[in-house]
Amino acid sequence: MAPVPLRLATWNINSVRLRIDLVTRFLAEHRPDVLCLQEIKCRDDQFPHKAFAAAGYRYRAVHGQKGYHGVATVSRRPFSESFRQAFCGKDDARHVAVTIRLGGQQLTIHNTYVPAGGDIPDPDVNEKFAHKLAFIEELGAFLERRPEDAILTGDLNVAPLATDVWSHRQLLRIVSHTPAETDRLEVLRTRGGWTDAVRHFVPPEEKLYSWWSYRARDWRASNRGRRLDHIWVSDGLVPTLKAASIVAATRDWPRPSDHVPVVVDFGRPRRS
DNA sequence: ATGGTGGGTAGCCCA
Repeated sequence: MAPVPLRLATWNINSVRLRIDLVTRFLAEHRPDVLCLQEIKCRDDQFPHKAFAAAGYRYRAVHGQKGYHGVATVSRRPFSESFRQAFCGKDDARHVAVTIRLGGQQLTIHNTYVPAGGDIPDPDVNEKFAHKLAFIEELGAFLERRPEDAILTGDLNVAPLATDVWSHRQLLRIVSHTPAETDRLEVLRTRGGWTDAVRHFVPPEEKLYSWWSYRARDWRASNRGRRLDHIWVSDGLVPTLKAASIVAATRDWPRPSDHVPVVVDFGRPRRS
């Protein structure tokens, strides 16, 4: 069978320098065409370019920062344009976009790291939570102004559905699953005309996670996960969706990230 | 109800 035209993966790596061997293993085993990384936690000049080049990922757009945050998109296929967008008047490294060709059309991939939001889910007493809510609103407004086919991916730090957390009832007041966040993300999703590519294949009754805390004795046994990492596609791309998966196996690799990769396969665009 | 474990980095910041 011919390979799909595009395989896209997203992974919050929690330090790309510390975990470069896990990344290259993932690239070798799953061969995504494009990998979007978040929390690279290094400056642009510290990014491990050589390891990606050796793995065949010639094209790289890095938006790094010392110590915190940082995103990078690496690709085996050429991308023509890349830019970084700032949000909320901060110079946090939380976004990088690249434009690639899928079939005959141009496609912009927005790799995004939404603020985690701190512990207290009250914007009046917790500036980090206020920042998170404002960031989601500003991201939505920014994406609405962009007409081309697009993918919104990354660590959105929100588990939107009741089945995106291990206990809906117990997490309603925990940052990442509060109505203030899930409502805003849903507004962004519907106004922007986005489809959740993973939920396109997995029914909403089924529990699905992409993150498990480090603070569990046995992450698999307790299984208190959340689905924080997403791949969303604009309307024009929905007919090209072929498959989606979450690579939970990486959570058992040595010195793992607390997040695992999310992968989506795209087929050839339908003729119109 | 609490604290539990990981990053980056040199003081505690953050997830």
